[in-house]
Amino acid sequence: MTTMKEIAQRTGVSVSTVSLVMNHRDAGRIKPEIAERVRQAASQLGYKVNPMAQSLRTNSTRIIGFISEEVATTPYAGGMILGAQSAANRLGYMLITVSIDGGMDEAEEIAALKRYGADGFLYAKMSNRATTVPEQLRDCPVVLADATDRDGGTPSVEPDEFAIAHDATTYLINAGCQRIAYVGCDVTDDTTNKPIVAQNGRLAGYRAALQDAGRTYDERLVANVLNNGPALKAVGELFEREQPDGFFCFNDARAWYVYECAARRGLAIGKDISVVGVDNHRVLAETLEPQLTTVELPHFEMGYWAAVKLVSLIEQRPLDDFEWPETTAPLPQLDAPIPAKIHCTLIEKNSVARH
Amino acid sequence: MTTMKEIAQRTGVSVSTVSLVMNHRDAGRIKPEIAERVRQAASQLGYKVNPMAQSLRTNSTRIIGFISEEVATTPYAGGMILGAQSAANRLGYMLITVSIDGGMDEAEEIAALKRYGADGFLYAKMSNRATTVPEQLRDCPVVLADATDRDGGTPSVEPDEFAIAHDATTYLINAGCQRIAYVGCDVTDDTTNKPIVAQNGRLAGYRAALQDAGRTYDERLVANVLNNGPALKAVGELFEREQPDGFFCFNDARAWYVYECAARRGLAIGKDISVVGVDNHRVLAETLEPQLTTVELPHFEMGYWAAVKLVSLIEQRPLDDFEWPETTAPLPQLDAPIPAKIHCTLIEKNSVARH
DNA sequence: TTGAAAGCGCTAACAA
DNA sequence: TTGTTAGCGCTTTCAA
Repeated sequence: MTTMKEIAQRTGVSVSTVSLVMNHRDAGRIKPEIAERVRQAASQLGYKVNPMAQSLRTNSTRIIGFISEEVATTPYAGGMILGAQSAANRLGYMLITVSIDGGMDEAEEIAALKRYGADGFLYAKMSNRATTVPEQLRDCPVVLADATDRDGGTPSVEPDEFAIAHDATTYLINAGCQRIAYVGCDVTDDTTNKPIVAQNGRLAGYRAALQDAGRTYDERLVANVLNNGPALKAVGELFEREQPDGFFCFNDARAWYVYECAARRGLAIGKDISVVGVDNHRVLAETLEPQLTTVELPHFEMGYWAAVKLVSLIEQRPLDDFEWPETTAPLPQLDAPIPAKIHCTLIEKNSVARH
Repeated sequence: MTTMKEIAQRTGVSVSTVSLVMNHRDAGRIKPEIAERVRQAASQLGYKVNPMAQSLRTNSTRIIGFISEEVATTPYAGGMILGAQSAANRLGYMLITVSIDGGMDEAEEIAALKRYGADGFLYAKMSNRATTVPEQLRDCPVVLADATDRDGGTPSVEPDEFAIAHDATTYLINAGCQRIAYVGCDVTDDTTNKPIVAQNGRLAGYRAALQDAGRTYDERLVANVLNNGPALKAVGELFEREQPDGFFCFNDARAWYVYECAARRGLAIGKDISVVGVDNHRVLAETLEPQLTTVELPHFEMGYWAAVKLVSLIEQRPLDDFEWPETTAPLPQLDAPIPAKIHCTLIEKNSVARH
């Protein structure tokens, strides 16, 4: 690793001069000709700044800690990490990801991250749950991803659950479905004992879309389920009782129950019934392609934008200083997604700041 | 953040003394009484070493870089990360994970990791592919995870593909199946154009288990497939042509095709036919529970052991210095996995060094 | 048995 | 316009 000292020696200047040049703080302070010589030497020697030394001096590491609770257990959460990593790279930051699934001790992990000098933190959940920011993070820059702050004080980037459901339901309406069911998620918030944010928003979007089309919402067409056997049973009953011809499913695990029930009854997807799912898990979405129509959750984008917001917080620069490129997830695109705009919202102090 | 200086002042000793004590190098050099006072002050002030300063001095960061290509696109790869993180924590290391899926530039990411001073690297793939270690990593400690080194010079931790398949097939034999099919994976190595390592090993294990039970291997019972429509079609043909009553599936995506076909033919899993899958994706395994019998891939363990091996390399200590605890993945355990021992192997210089 | 001092690579205030 | 100097928190000789 080349050091500034070596560049200084080679160029015949002092280390401070090199430092100034390498940090682009030479305008008007260093003779352009010298600056140029320094830059040349640097690139010749392949100089890269030593982040350790730099941060020892400046107390800023350009490290972002990414804390997530369900990455290992929720497939395709990876998209969110990828987005955050991508933005961090672009902005000259390093992303350090820690999972606190299972056995991991959250406090311990956060402490380690702090010891390594993280400048700020991304705190990510899955399925947009109400979340309390851990005590240790209270005095640091923090942005939530796919989560909603219980106290409303911390900015968050969330999917636009309402729009997702509205789009999906409208798609089924336009496809000519007469009896559209919603297969939702029965998971409740540990604290409030109310349905998780995503379920709330999607149910509302489903309802609104029906009403916007002049239909009446009928709760008998709604089945909120958990997993496996009981879920399969509930969906089966929905089939028998209501004979829906369209299904909007909370995620693709739920979509699978519909598939299973349809297959057992000899009904063909895309012919006898239509199914739209949200690709929380995406494996099924890929496997069932192209029978399953999908609304893609903008995981990549959420990660990306959350990281950008966090950097704006860290560097105390207004958000508008940053480009918000038309990022696209580098994940395999599904064949037949609903051609909807990306629904993703930055929420700050309880108000939507940027779409 | 408390520094050694503060401890020194409070205790009335010098920083060097504190350093010695904090690094457990005080035996016979520092009066035990003084050492004790230092330790007390340290814990009172909640002293934590500053890794930046430490590594600036020592040229060792206790950072491990985890490079993986398909984490974002393969659900439950997270288990491997979790395992590596868990081992790293235990051994006082920090894991920095970078994904090089999609748009990411591998060389760039590795360079960043090196700049941050990573002491060594974990290089992970999915489904045990033949892999060439990137040039930049040649002169660093590296361990492969769920991958096989093409050149055989780099240690790797891999699933015991043969045993996995042997177990699964034997399970089906013991369950009384007469015609056991293998639904394999048709992906080939980019370079050699041969099937990926996992496919090879599993096919061999399937074959051996049949022969061990005194049966003959019949290649008409084997369908190696890719995805979606064509896969479904191929499995459908297998059903019609051979009428198998047992299926060993390369992963749960493949298991799903069997499910779909069975459902369409009115066959019940666990009654008319038996299915065993490997939980590469696991979402399906969880969703289909408990109908699908599963051989769990030891992702967590591979990550854990790979990290341990890497640390032994970094610190140039023999592997036996480290405990190899009976680690268990903190992931939700499947309900009905095949009660098999964990199949996971450390391969070094083309020979199995540790099971 | 302990401490003083130098230095890892970098930044920043101050001097020249 | 440039260089000198001090110091971030730590480790490590070397001297006492």
